[in-house]
Amino acid sequence: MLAKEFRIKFKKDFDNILKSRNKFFSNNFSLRFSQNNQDVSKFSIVVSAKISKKAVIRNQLRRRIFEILRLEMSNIKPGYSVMIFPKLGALLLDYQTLEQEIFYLLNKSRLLKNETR
RNA sequence: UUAGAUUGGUGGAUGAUCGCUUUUUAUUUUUUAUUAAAUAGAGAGAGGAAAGUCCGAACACCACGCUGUUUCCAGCAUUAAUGGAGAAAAUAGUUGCUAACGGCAAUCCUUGCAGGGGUGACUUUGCAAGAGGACAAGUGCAACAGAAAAUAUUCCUUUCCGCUUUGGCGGGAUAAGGGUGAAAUUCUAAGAUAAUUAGCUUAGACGCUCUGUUUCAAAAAAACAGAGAAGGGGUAAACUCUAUUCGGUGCAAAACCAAAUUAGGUAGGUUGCUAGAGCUAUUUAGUGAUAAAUAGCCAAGAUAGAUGAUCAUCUUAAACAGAAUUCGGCUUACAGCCAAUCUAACAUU
RNA sequence: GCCCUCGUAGUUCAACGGAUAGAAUAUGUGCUUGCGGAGCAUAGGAUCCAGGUUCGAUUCCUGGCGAGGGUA
Repeated sequence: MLAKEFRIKFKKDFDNILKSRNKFFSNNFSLRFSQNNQDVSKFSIVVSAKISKKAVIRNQLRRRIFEILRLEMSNIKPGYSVMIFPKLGALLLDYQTLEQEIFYLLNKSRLLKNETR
């Protein structure tokens, strides 16, 4: 789990992200972000009830993604607010492939400091 | 011993690396302020159902002059004040427990299953289930079949009289038997009748209502006795009647502080927010639910939402599954293990 | 979090508590046509699940499951 300062807190921030046009997609995720004028990047993960009706499964998926982001934190550019939406297929993935997809998405949206093309 | 059913309990462990929320200690920096921040250490961190949101309460606010009972009509006017009527909804054997409940306990009754007794109707014991007031106040409903399904009344059989072309026809009597259906008018005796006989008359039994006595922890039921009324099929998860209960909104309630921007009280923040109808143990009272006393204990509190991720080992990704104001229930989901009871099979004595 | 509504053929809808659950459309087969379409005939196909009340339940009651909507 990420610490409080790296999580998006206010409704205003969510609205800003949803208004912005920065959208990127992979097979099992979609990602949206906008710039904020702060020193750190902030994250939020939204798991819809459509993905699973059970709260345990949704929580597990959310925690795994947060864990991946935490380990990548030093490599991410500061000053952005990012939302990640898993799709239905993300339930079937194991931890390794989740990690690869998240890394691919961040790279594609140019949020990483060391870009690899 | 094995298998199954029911009830109760439990609801992965250990280690490594990296984290999150919260409480607290130390050090450093900082502030008008023990204010705020950083680093390090220590402690705590989902459930038996946290779920469904099906009931009940606590608590908060809103509406209401007061009492009765937070509906209505009258009543009362702060040393005050009781009569009548009743919409919608909910509940329903009886007694008790509880803050309260549609929950729980005990018990009665009914139904089902099993064993014993009996030719049999039935009776008795055990277990299980039951939304279990009233159809003897009124109204409605009952396909098909059947004569007839409720102000109705002979299809067949039986029997008497008349007629007869001996095939039957007409008019009575008859509820003993048959047949239909899920269901067919409570039972008995006497009279009326040529005779037998549901309807008519009289008397009684069963059942109903009320009263008394016995039994019982208590009440109901039951048994016995007395009185009364009426004429008695089913159905109220049909209308309805009887008795009882009942204001509305839900912690995103609500209170406080408070930018941009004077106000309003918006953004945002703090409180509400975890010491409680609390948990554990013992004793006492009670058939029991439960209550009382004594002793000990403090056990998540997040806020777009912490309680985790990866790896290894054990015995297998352990089953169902994630607190959101808080409790009491109900319902639904649930692998493995442990205990008790019951059932079946096998083995031994 | 709280509140409300609805589940019937593949689809859109019917059906007083009475039993063969109906209609349109779609699907299959046949007829028609040189072939196809249209048309005609015919066949199969459903009450979300589990209990209960009742002689009898799509209908009444209870509990699940699923779908949709509202509100802050």
